[in-house]
Amino acid sequence: MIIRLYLKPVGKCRTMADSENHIRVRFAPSPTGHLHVGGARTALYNYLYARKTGGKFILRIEDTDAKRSTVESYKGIIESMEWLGLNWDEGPLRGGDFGPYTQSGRSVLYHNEAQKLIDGEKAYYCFCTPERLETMRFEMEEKKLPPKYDGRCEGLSEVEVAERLSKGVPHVVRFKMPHEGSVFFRDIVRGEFSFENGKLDDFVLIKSDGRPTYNFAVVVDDAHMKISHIIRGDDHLSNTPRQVHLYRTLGYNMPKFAHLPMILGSDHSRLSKRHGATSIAYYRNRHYLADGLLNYLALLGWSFDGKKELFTRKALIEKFSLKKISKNPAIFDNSKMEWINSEHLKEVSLAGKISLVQDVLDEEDLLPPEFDVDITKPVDLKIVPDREEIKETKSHNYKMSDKEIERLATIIIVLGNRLKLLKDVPAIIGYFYTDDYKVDEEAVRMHLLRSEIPSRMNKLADEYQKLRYFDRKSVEKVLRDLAFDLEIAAGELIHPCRVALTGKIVSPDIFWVVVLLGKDKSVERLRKAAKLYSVT
RNA sequence: GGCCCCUUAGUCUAGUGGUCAGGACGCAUGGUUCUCAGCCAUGAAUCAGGGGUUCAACUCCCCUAGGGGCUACCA
Repeated sequence: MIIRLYLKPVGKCRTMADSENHIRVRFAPSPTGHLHVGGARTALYNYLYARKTGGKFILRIEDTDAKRSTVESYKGIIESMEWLGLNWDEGPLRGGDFGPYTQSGRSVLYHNEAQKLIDGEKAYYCFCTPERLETMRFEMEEKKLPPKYDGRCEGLSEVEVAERLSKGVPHVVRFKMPHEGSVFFRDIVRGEFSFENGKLDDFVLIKSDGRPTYNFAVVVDDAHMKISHIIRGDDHLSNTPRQVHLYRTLGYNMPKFAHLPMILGSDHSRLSKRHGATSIAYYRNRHYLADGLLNYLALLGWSFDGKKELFTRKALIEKFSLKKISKNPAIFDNSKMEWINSEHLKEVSLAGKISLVQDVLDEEDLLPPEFDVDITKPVDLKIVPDREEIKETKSHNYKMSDKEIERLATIIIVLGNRLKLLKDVPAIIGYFYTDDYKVDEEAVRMHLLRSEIPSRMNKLADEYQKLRYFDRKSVEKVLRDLAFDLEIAAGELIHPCRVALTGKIVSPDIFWVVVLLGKDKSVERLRKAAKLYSVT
């Protein structure tokens, strides 16, 4: 026998209090729409990286576009972030040492920084009108030249500038881009980049409404908030050279960059409203599990070992690594997302499921139930979960009695993994709570519209009526005995019975359905079906 | 138009200068069963194309194509 001694590899030596402890990342959405899956994925990676490294996760709202920013979007983003459980350490509602965390509240800072650039002759005022810029751009395109600002206002004398300023001529502040040389930077997922300065133009720093542009505000804020790693969408890769210039000339410390591949719609185009489900709120309203969504989103652009795909939030934090981020854009695949969601739902405790399902029933007005059912006492399952546990999870509008909870618990157990998505709850168990359930015409045609069926249904109803103990075992025996007497296969009774009781062609175990519907309701529906379909 | 990025089955991905190119969703087939789901088993399906370099390329280089991004007083 060989005995091997495994020595735990000694982890990479990390000096305490080294740079690892200064990791600060941020998610910086602009409140111009809902939080969509792409943004959520970016937020997630930032969150994961912060949690993994013990760093700080900051939320900053980039509302520099006065026209497009709305408070509704702002609120929606916050709500979605909270629902996802992407808890930020600093930001709106939380505060922090580097606030305010909304750009509209930091204008003094931007102006001070812009002034420094102007004083150092690294930026200048520009009085060109939008009209002039447009014609200029048009002309340049005509000449097949890259459309860049021509630098006209750069040559303005101090006196001219002062004069126009005092007259209140609308103006912007532009960055003075060097014409020679190039910028270099390194990206954690893409590698090294070098970019010719000549390709860049004198972009605007401060708009004529006094607000900073995105490219200026991000840099100022990231630097002032001491952001160490900028993890953001790939769409900003081309902006990075401009920003690197700003870091350099303002004398800021350069952060590390990690540009994430984009998430695209099924037609390979940028994700937008027309792709339907793109907002986090959409999934929330449909009762998807936040952890399931997060798990799926994590996989869009990142993988652990190519094999393991199901992760709890904790596991995600543990396994996440910027180095394993892929370069290629990913397409959002709803069916896989739903699969992952169902896998997460499988892992939810019974008490948790009861609470979740109750929530959906509640919302669909299926509570309180239209009829009471007393399931025969010894139900062969003794699984009544702790009431306290259920209460803990959520506070519901309708308080279910112990009896009702017990029935719901049994329904959920009987459903088993047929319950994949919570949004389907009304469709798969609605008939347990209301008489107003949808009846599948096709199912009726297949199993009820035959002359011999009504009498069979009535006979079955009679037998059930007589039954003293309405438990699963007895209910099954009665049906099978009846089939035997009638000299037909049990299925000949089972299928019509299912349709009569549920209006559907598929359901959980039919005998459990009978029990959970209760004697009265089962007999009633059986008779009703017999009556309804007797005259053809 | 200019510049930048990306390219392994329908989709998300693993992967190495020599592999039967691995996993997952989805799809198909069979088994279990009262239906469905599940579970088990099986199967179809991939290195965008073309040139190099090399004994050998999916892997390295170049070109082409396709997709995406930036080129705004949007972010």
